[in-house]
Amino acid sequence: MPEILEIEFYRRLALGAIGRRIREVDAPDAWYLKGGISRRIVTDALVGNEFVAARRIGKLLLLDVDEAGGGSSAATLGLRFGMTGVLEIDDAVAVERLEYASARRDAAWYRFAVGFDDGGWLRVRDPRRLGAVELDPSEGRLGPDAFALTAAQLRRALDGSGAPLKARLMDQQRVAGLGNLLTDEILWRSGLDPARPAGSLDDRERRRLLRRLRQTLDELLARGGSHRGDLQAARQRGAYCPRDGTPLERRTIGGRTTYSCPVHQH
DNA sequence: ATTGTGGCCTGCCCGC
DNA sequence: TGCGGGCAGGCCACAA
Repeated sequence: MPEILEIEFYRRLALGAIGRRIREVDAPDAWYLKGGISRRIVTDALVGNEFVAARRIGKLLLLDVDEAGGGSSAATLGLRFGMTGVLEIDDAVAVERLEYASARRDAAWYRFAVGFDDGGWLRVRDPRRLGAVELDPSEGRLGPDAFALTAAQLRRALDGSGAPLKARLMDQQRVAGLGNLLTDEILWRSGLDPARPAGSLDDRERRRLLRRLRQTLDELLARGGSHRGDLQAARQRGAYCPRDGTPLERRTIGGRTTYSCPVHQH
């Protein structure tokens, strides 16, 4: 599923949509439009304008819209990809293989599209319809982006909380961008039990967590995605810890299926 | 406020 | 071969 790494790939792909005059909007799935907007409202906000920037906060992709030829930022198109959403631009795909999602390009799965004067298209393909299109999404509701997370911000996200460590890390209002696979991988690499109360980490453990978090994001970005983790291959029933060979534990933590090693994660 | 739970959505995979 | 049930998880509404 798309987590922060995949959305970063989407953002880089979306740079190719900047500066092209928008001719039309195709929003065949009204359900996909969120925040009280309609086809008409999105069309009015985009047509005749152009994208001027592609930003990302956590898993939220933000495309700033402006009048073609300059002016002040008129609106921001927000794209969320849920679990199976894929971004395409001019038939190029940012991520070839999306975990848990089909690679087929069924016409019925195209939920939203922006057509440019030059004949090209920006498209969102999402079989499961868990993604969303918004206008001017409230960016303030998201916590600091995981790529830029500081020690103080991590401390603030965890301290004083009795919730499971994993749940806090996945809370997008505390830290933006981490999903289920990445969080399992980070905690596995950190040697920390996902069920530990978030506030129970001492300074040393929190430093280690931040170091592993950064390392994991950098490494898996270079490898090509959140499904390229060392734990990932073993993320199935009856599998063993790739580090020490112990049978992995499978639990539900924070409402999500969680794999962890009962020996080296404390 | 914090934390937990259920539901949304639908393709896919397994077992019968 | 077809079919039903379980599963996947990002996000949000809701409850305690």
